[in-house]
Amino acid sequence: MMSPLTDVRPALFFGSGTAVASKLEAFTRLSSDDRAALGQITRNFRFVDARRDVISEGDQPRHVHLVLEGWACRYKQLPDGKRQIVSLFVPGDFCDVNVYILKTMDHSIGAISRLKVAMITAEEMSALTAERPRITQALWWHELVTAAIQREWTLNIGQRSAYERLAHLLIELHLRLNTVGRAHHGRCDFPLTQNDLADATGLTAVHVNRTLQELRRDGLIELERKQLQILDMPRLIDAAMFNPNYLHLDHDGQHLDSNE
Amino acid sequence: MMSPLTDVRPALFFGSGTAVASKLEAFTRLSSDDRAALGQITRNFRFVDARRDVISEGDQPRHVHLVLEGWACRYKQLPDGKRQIVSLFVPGDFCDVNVYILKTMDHSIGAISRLKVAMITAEEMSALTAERPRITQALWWHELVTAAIQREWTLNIGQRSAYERLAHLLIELHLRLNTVGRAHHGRCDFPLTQNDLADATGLTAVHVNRTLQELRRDGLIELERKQLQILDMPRLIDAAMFNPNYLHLDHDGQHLDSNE
DNA sequence: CGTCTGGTTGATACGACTCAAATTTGGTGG
DNA sequence: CCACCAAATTTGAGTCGTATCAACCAGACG
Repeated sequence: MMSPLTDVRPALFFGSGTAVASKLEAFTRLSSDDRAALGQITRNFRFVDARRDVISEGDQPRHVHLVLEGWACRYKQLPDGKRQIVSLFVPGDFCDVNVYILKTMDHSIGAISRLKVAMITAEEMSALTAERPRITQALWWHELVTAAIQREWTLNIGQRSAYERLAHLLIELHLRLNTVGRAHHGRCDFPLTQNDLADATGLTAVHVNRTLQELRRDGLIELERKQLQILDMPRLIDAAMFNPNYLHLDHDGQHLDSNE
Repeated sequence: MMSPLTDVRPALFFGSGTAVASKLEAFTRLSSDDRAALGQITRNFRFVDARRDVISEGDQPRHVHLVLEGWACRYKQLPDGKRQIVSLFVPGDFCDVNVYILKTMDHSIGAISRLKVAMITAEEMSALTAERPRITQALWWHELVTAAIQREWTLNIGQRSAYERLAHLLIELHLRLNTVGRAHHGRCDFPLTQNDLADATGLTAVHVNRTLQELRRDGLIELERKQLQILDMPRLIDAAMFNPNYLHLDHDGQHLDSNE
């Protein structure tokens, strides 16, 4: 199933279903039936223009969304107009398995860049989990990792300086993109504006600007034209006090493999 | 099943199993069988002294923990010694349904006050979910609300001022305690030190101290001897820009009731 | 070519941090 | 019941990181 070519850009080669599969395979091996089932679930999709909401605070959630292409964010807004991006979604990310249990959305999901999202019904989800235990496990893992990322963001905003905070975010995104085959040689798409970065890190856009300049001056990154290049990962990791353990990318699932 | 007395202090009256039931019943009605099942799962417990870890970062998670009495926190520590409390647990809260899927803990759970925690095995959890669909639904709700709280904390730390931030935290905790029958007439136990509050809000203890004094001066709260008294809830809610929607306490589950 | 969005720069202000010490509280043992 | 100690709270003075406000610039787009 693996060719030299897929090793370079598997996502392009297999089409848009692959980001999810890549992501879930960071946890556990999937059979070709599993992968086919993911392909099935992905057939009902739509496009959302950049800067538009996929779903808004107060709406009733009807589907699980799955990002196929592009970036999205979860954000919350305060009555005084302040806005916090509380999470980012890259290809392969689910937005809340099981949301439809809740009556209303307590936050909005917005497209950062033009977005291709699958819309999955509750019925499709329960069919999937009923028939494919491997995927069910992997979805649980996905939810646990999502929660862990949210906690790391709390730590990031609560305790790290602006410099460390931005460094940390850049590394995290690079790593997440890497696991779905969207980053190579320290380089990846990076559609966030400095304004988005500000909203995600709890800083102002002006300060983000100056801090990015510092990161560039220190030879750690390049960032322009929506492309991020990490120049010195070890030093960046050090500067950010980055510990990848919270992403649980160490194939945890394998200790459950013996059961099947 | 309800007597005038239980209306005042149900937790004391029914014993320690009740906090969970109260919490889950904020989402859906439970049958007496459901409640009995929760009682079963609660039989294996232990005590943890204040300021000790229940489980530490790096450990392998073996049980789901359920707080029966006392308060606990989830925290993460940075190599430079900084510490962030990323969540708080009060009676009735589960610490990560399904953690045992992961190989290692990416954070620690520590006791704030002396703690009584139930230890639930993976087998007990799957037996419970297999037999009690109502509880399974309610556990999903619990997980979604936990995630929503984490997002709200991100917003809180990222966008609110020290004054708003503390006000917000006090309201949230009061409300959560209220749903498990641990708050009455604006009053509740509050075992957090100012140091804990600092670690939870991303402020320093000195600044927490001064900010609490402001809240007192403004006639919004009293806080001493580990007791919190909210004096003017409407004004406090206003000051904190508090919107309770993220706690999903509006009995969302009832729109699923018709299925059974 | 004008307009717009996103990025950059400079000057100034302020909220929260730091450091250091004093005071109060709560628990413990004589 | 009081003396003692450690932990928690409070106070003061000085500093710093980040915010604010206001221009200005560059490239993308219609």
